[in-house]
Amino acid sequence: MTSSTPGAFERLNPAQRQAATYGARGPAGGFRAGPLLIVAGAGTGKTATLAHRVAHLVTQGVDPARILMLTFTRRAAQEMVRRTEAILAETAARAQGAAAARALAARLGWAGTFHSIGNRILRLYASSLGLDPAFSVLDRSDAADLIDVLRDELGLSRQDRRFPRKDTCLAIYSYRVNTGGTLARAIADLHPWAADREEDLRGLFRAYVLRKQRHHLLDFDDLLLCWHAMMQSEALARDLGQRFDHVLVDEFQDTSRLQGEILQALKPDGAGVTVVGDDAQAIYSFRAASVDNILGFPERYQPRAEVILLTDNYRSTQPILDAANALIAQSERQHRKALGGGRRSSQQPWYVVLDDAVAQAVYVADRILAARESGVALRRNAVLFRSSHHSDVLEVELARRGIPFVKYGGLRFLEAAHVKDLLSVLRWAENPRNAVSGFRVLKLLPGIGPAIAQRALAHLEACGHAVGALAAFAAPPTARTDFAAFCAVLGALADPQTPWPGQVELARRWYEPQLERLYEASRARLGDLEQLEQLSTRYATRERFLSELALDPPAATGDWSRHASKDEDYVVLSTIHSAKGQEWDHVYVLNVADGNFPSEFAADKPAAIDEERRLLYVAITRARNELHLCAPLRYAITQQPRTGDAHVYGAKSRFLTDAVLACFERITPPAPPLAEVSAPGDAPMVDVAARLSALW
DNA sequence: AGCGCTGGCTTTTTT
DNA sequence: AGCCAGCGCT
Repeated sequence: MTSSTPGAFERLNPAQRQAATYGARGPAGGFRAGPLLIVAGAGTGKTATLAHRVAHLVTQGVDPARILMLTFTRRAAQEMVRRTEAILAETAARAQGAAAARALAARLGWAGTFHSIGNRILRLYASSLGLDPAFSVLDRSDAADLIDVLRDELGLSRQDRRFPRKDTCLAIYSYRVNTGGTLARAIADLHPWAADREEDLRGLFRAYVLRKQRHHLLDFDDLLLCWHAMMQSEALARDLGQRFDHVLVDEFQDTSRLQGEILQALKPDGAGVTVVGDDAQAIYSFRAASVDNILGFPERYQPRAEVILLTDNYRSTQPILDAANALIAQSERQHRKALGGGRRSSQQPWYVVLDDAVAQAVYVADRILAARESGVALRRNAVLFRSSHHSDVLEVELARRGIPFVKYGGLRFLEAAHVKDLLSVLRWAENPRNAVSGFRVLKLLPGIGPAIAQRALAHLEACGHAVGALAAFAAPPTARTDFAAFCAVLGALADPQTPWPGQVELARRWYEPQLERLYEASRARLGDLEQLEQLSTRYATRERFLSELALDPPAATGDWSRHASKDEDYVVLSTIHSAKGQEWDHVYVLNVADGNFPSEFAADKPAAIDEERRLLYVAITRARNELHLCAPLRYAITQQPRTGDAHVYGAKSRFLTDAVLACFERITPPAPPLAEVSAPGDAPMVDVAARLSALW
């Protein structure tokens, strides 16, 4: 330890400290560090180490505004900044005073996902790139809608044989772009059955790219692609690279090849580059994540990058780590490393064999309530699952018992039709060329369908996208009044003189009657729109609101309303993907049975099976004190009508070999009494006696 | 021609 | 809860 490394760093173990302080002051006075790879196992204090590293850089004189932090989610970025601030408050404050420390922390502005940082950089350099700085960001469903329109225009949807649906097309497109491979490869990896549609898909994607360019639209991939393209210009790459002295990348195992190349171009010699990750937790190959980025990182530089391993686990009990180690030992291709140093405990994790999904839900709810009795707050419990709908039965059970919960992953607030409707109005006003939004909005008007909407958009384009000209479009007589009213609203929103505060309300006022006409349960949906309006007040401009919302939507249903009352207690329900990087005292993993876990979609692909195993590994290593793997013997099959009750008998998950099961205590809780699992509490009571007497 | 309703079918995971 | 095809109505 140097004398300039103050007290906060004594909490770190030697490996963490080495990682946090790696580098030295150069002759010119700046703090220099060659490329550094930190391989951090689950629960080994990765975030703490990174935060200490950033704090160390700052106390060594690096300007916080010249530190770029790339993380996987914006939440992770905020967490990093928060913890760095806390350490700075301790260290920098001692040397320079509290006010100076706060001023330094406030300059930590460049932290976010590759996509959100890309968004900022592209707007910054728009004029050098031939981009309109007011481009719109298409979120995934917008992009899929555009694909759908083009698929129709090209006549691909009306063919004898079925053409891949819009989401499938977009997935193939995105995978290809992110892997940098051929289209044939992308199709083969994702949807081999569509192999013979390669030429049609190519034509579709060509049209997709042209249309986006014509309308000044960038989808998620474009934020990376354009950034990547920008980095091919030596001058621009140098200019951008010189803005940052240090670049830190979190969750590096889940970055794509495209992202890896951007990083490489940003700092070709690796100066100031720190990446952190764990190949055992790579779970995003479907999104074209490339484990090669982390495995090949050291050799990419001359001399090789420094590698520091963190294996001391501070999160879990050792029996939980034993189970995790036994599981991951089955993987063939990996950096062998075992997690150690866990807290002592004589309690093994549980392997819970249950009759069916209902018994599983009852078990989890029982245990959570029992834990609360003994003082474990609800929010220290998490229930994790492979796919979003696995928690359906549990959600009903929790609601029935009045146990509050928040669910992460799965259907998002922003994907709800009514939220997209309202946002589309604002997006169209922001960028009148945004035909995706315009198309969606126009179809909301009674009497206007796809054909008329298309014509109205063509009219608008012919008028040079002047919003005022839309009113001159000859709408069909049945739609005329509503159309005129809408044009007035759009005109007001698009007028630069109209202040941003109040715009969401204006749009909502117009939209509410449409909502009531179009949706059955408009009550609940109305509440969502009010939340949206509430949220919009936190953003300074419409552009910020729209693009940040697309890039960083609220992660959980109910997330926004909770924001106000942070101390409220609730159980966390989450997909395992969304649980990454987090930890809880008690963790329940649902449906650990073959077919669900591993997913049936991974069936005959060894690489996919490996990834499923890592996914289970991620789930297990979220647990601090208690871990329950739940294995229902019987579960409802997925492909059937909602009311169907067809079941299959699930085989034991292939991951639970004898060696793994030896790390668990197997229990078979008694079946719950029938009364406990009867009708959900919200179901209306049926007064049987009254019915019977009414017959007469 | 084109709007809008109905009913059957389908959903891994996410920036 | 949405997507998509099919169909009746304007």
